[in-house]
Amino acid sequence: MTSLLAGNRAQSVSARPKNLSLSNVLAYGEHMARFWRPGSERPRATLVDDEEGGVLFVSAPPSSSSSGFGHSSLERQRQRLPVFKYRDAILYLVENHATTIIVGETGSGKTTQIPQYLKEAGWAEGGRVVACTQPRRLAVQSVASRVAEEMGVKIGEEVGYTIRFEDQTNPSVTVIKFLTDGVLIREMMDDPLLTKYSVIMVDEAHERSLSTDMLLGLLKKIQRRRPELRIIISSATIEAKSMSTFFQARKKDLRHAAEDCVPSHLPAILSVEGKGYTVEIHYVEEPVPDYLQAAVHTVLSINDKEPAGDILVFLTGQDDIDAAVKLLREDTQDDRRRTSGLLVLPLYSGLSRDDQGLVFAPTPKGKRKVVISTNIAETSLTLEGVVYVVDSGFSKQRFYNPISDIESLVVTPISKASARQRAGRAGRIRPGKCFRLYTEEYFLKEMPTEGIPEMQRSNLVSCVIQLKALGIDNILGFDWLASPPPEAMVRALEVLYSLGILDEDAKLTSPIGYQVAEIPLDPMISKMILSACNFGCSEEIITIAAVLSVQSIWVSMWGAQKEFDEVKLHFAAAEGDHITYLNVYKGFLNSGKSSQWCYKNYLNYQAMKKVVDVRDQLSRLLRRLGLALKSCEKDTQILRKAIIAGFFANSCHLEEYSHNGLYKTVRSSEEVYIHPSSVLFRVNPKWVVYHSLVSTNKHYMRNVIAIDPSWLIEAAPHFYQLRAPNLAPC
DNA sequence: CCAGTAGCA
Repeated sequence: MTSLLAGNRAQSVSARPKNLSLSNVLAYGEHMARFWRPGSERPRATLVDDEEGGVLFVSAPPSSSSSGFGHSSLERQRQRLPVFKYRDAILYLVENHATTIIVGETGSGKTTQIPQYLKEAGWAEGGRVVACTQPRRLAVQSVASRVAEEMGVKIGEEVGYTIRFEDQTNPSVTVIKFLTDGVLIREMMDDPLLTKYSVIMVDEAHERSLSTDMLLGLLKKIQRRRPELRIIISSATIEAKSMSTFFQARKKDLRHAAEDCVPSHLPAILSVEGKGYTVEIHYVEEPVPDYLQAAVHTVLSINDKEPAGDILVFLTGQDDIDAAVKLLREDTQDDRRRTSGLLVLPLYSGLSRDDQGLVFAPTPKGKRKVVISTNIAETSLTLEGVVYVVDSGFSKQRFYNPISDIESLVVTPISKASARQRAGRAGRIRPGKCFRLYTEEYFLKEMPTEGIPEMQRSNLVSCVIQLKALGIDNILGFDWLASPPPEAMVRALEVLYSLGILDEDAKLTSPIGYQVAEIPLDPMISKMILSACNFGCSEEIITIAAVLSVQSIWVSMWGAQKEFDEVKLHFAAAEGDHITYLNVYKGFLNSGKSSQWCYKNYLNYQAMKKVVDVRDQLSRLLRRLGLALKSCEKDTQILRKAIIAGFFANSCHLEEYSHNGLYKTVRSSEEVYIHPSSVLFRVNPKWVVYHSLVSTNKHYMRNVIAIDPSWLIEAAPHFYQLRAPNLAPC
């Protein structure tokens, strides 16, 4: 057990990426407190041309001593942030370049400070707005309130934010606006050129989320029509180079521009150091056969040998994590002396709010906290107090096979960028250590530098419909930051065509296609809702749509499986999960939206509140689209027909003589099973339609309804015409 | 004989 650590070779490595190499020293004046303003003389910086891409680099100026008297402590804190030294350089680059790429790790202060610098320099004057996008809602809210505090204003006035369900802005006074990148894409539907924004900063671009990639592609298009727009891309990794190449204006466009036109079409790159402490990296000498065992041993070993400090372990999923937690807690009982000081806590998104909260509680005196987490702690949540990180080298990732149209969750080796990010989590309060459960040779020679962008491993129907709604007809020719496989694009077009959302020329149909684009949900759900309006069951269907759009309304279970199943029986409907959800929602309303009631019924209260929110928004949206809200009063056949209108492609029939619940999809004869969480698990009706497939060991259908196969032909004759002979009577 | 990486509109 202890040999594992002894076998680790220690190597001192900074967890943060090195600064970009082409550096010159900025010769700075002493007047750090003064702002550089557009139109004034440029800061005395040395700018260097990169021969490869014509990229400009600005190097790190010597650190300045703040003159700081007369400032509030908040102001002094702002000046101590690493990014402060680069204020003039950033403002200069933004003034002179259409696109500026800022490479900076966590703690550099770029997210909170740069929007303020831009405002101070006048970019928010004359009714213009500085925007800053984030991939996550929580980040939008917390960054916005921090900036409002620093500026001494109330949130929703000069500084505001917009996320779904919450618009905390005031159009006449808001000058700095934080929003999710998804919201900004939605805003383009009303204002395609985003005319009110003078600068748009896209933060966390290295995460390469679906909507960030899409936004960057769209912004590049906008830039051609709005030369005065400035774009800042902020990224934690040196992927900057490919971003820079992407944003470089094409030669054709440059011909008309003067050589030294302002702004330059050559993107600028600036590197800002972070505030993280050095993290010592340890590798194993031999590959480990079982990362779960290795992780547990490493934790015990750290507890034995290393001084106080919390431990963060990265595993892949709930299964792994629960198993590891169990092992460590058992060990606590076996061997009181050694591990009695360990407080072992799981962390993943499926946990209830309360359980997630436990990991943020301060560690009791004399205890050492061990948090066993999924990727959620890599980007979404930050744990203070972590000094040791154990990195399994794996995470679960979603992959999409456009041929079979199936998404699967696969345990996948992480990238070097992720490994570095994970290690960095150990260096937030003081120098830390990271124990990698893979060899150094593997890290250096085999681990991929960057992960595969989400765009290249996803189903693209939502993407395609949004681009269509923005009037981009040539999807295959769209200038993507990373092109998705053409098969995936073709598949998305096919699916949208079969739903009647696109016509033969791949144009949005009227009114269905345009209405679907207006609804901020998966197109199959939107189609289901629109059909429900015709069937006269929209009241019920928007409830179902709302439930399907939250993670899971059931509370994640530990031991009480049997009681849980019994409670669920209360609500269970023979027709399937969707109808069951209606019963749950009704019960929730009858209870007066009580959290106690949720607790008793193994329901996630937060999730139920979100269901109510989403449902409200959908009913407002339907009213705006002039569609009727009607109830079908318990006619579950009509309800299921409306569901089928969106999900007819997901039909399956039970294999004859199947004793283990084997189904085959009608479309492609894939072998699938009903997910154990479904109320139809073990009920196994002859014909079913599922909402989604999750593919782990097997293909599991989640959210299933029982149907009559004749409804399929009725709903989608074009889709089932050729297959009709296969639809045996039931 | 049985289970959900993360996240957004």
